[in-house]
Amino acid sequence: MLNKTYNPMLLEEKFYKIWEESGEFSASTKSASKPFTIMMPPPNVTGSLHMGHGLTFTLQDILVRFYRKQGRDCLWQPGTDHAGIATQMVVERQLAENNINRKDLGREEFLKRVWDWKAESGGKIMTQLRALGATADWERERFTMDAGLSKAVTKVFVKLYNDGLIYRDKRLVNWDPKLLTAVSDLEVQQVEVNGNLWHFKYPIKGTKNKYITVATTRPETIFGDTAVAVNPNDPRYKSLIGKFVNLPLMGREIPIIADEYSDMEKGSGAVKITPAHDFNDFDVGRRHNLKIINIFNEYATLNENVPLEYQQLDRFEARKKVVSAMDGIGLLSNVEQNLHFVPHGDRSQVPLEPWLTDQWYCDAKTLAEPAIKAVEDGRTSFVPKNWENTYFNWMRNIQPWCISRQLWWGHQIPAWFGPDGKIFVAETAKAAELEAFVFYGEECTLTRDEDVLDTWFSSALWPFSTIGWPEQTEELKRYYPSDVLVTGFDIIFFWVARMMMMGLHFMDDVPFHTIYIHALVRDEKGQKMSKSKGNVLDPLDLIEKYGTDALRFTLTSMAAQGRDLKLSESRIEGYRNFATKLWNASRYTQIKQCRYEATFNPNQCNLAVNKWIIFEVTKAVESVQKSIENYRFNDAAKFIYQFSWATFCDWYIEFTKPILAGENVEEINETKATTMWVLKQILNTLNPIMPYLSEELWENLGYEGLLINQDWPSLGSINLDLQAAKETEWIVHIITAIRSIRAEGSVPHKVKVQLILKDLSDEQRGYIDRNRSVLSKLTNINNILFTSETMPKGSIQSLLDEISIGLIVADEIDVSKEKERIRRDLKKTLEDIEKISKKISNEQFIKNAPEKVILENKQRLTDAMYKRSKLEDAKARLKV
RNA sequence: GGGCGCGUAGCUCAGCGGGAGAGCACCUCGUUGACAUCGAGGGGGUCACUGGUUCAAUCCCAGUCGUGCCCA
Repeated sequence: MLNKTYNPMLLEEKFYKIWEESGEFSASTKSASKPFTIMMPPPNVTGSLHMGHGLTFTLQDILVRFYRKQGRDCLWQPGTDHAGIATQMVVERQLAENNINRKDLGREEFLKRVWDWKAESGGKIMTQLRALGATADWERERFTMDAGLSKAVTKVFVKLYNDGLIYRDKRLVNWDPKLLTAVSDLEVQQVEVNGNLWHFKYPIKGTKNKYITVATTRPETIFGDTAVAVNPNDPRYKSLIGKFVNLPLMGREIPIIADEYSDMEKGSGAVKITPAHDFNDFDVGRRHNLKIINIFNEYATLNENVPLEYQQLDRFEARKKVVSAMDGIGLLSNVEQNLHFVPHGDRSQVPLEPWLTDQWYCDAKTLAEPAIKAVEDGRTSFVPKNWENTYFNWMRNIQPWCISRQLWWGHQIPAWFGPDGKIFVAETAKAAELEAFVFYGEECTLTRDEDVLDTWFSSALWPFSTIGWPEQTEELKRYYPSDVLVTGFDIIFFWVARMMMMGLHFMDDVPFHTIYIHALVRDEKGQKMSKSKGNVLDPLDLIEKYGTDALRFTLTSMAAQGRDLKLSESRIEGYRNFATKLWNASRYTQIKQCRYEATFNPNQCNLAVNKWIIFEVTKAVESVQKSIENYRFNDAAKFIYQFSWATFCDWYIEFTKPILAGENVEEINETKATTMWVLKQILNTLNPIMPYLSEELWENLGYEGLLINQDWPSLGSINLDLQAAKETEWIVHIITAIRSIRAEGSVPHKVKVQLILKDLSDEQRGYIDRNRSVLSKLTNINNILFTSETMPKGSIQSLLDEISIGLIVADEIDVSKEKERIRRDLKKTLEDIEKISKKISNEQFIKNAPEKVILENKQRLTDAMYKRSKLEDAKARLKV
């Protein structure tokens, strides 16, 4: 017997291990079934479970649990990502606590520390995922820096280099002066800051007291200026083009050039050009063959190219000093407040510097072409579809991808430099040496490039590197391409797009057929959860409080397509109550000594109520199935919730209590068996969303085997009895109507009253006759009368379709209350009549609307008119 | 500035060309056994606004206002 109360903690501990040992999580290349593959987006090794993970992994788990039940050979490929910058930062921070710099340790020792740390806590999130109930194929867990995956990375790099799709280039990059590495465009966040626009006067060479005024947000870069640009169409400056200015503080002569880049409307209309420290200026510099003078070192402090007194100053210190110096010599003409965007590193949160360095680039434009085409052709499609626009927009404007990072943690680039700087790219040092030998004609020492690759470079290979590539494994043949990728929109560019590019280039096929993009989890006010805001809900806390199943169900029910998800605890509480409800309903069947009979045949039921619930559960299971197949997770949750609670618990169980309390053994047995059979379908259908609760109930109610292993309910062979369903539905309606009259007429439930029904058809008489006991029990009436005459005085009444329902109460009825009720009802009915008749009398409507709609409306009008006449009768009688 | 969303009951959200829905909250009533983590009943919405298309618009189109995200 189940405990009196549902306690999620008790059962969640017990099942995970049992499931895992059952082998159900494992895909098998030997399986005869059609595979179903999901690549798990690998969480960072630094990570711990947050709500976003909770959502994405719940949805993925629902899919694999569902498709396993459909008989598919499911591979849910798990693993973690080494997360270069993030992980290196964690370990560096730990070292910093002991005042150790990674450079003190040296690369090898530092990497050893990172690996130690990874071994110690890197798998934390994988443990937490198990707490969430995730049934990935853990035996196949991969890490982006595993030997196999690293081999794949090397191979891909070499191949792309040989194809001319990876190259080395000296360009401005986004330099992170805190982390001391280049980052890609995607890792840059534009942050709006309230700064200043300083107006400086640059003296024009060969004149006395003649100046040109430039406006800048970055005074400290003055030392790197190599020109002043004006717009060629600007009448103010036309005469100055070709002249020179004496650069203040530096004393250098720099030209005044004409370039469209200079905006006449902005600032003074003249702009200083610093090609080494601004992307736009760099382009201007190229057009005009300007000198490129770098004034920063890697920490963004000023280097030896600036006057001595400024050297080694931090950029912001230097800014102050430059401004005050310019002011001191009377060259600061004006300062205005200026709201503008400053690029920041998404990890370090410090302003980035455009900095001229040698880096490795990937020709993303070429790789993007087939990836764009694949989505255009529908070989891969996004759900919801509108994300395709985002994808196309980015892919069609894609820039070269800077793939090298000045970090230690990651895949070291397989490139070696000869003594003269010549590059040899090869899979191994030996191969590189051999190439060098061939090239130079003699042995020489090569130096390996110290840099590592962008983390996303290895993640881009995830769909095939995890299943064996470059080896031609059985797994690779069987599980590539995968069926669906489930992820958030925030990594469409970082990850999804790059997997598409790499998958098509190396596997000659898309990595997945469907990309399901889900929403972001926000707090209940709609704000993004973040530690600094303190509005983070920790999934593990919630699990402890409400149980995993409640959390999973909540996330599922809120995962509507295309909208962010505002999570509030009250919702979770509500779904915990749902779990409790099912717990208690199951307990009820035990108390009533219902037992599941494997031989039960739903087609052999006789009672209408049993046929009805079989009909209803069949519809519900089908709806859940369709919803999951179409990634309508919230609908799936809604259908199983409504059926279980409203239809099964509130109606079916209450409806059948009188039968179980009766004496007809055949009816009792049929009802008990039906109850257990329906409950079985509920548990099985609910299983993918609430795995623990459903498994526990399954076990306790004596169903065979483990629920996780059960096939999805197959209800296709059931003969649905629509007539029986209709009968029960009608009784449900009449019970509701009677209860409503009772409540509105303030007739206490305890008081037994007589029911009088007017104008019933023969069919409806039959319904009543067959359901007398349940009707009496659920409405507490002691007699049922039928009439076709006027309703007796002293009855309070209502309407259900074309029949009148009255309760004969002994006490005086509250006439004014009754009048008010009828008046309200009548008003609404008259409004309906007006609306519908207007519609029906419209010739255009009759001409254009579909037959079905016309008939529907005609019926509605007839019903409404009938209702009106009844209400008017009732009103007239009350006046007497 | 460009792109993508969103504005439906007090709150959180479904629905999306032909009768406005759910959960939570609220009000009334109800505890001798499945469940008060509950049951029964109920109130509450010019579906942001303005035009247009249509026989018919919460739904399609255009504009306005409000609001969020992404890109520059």
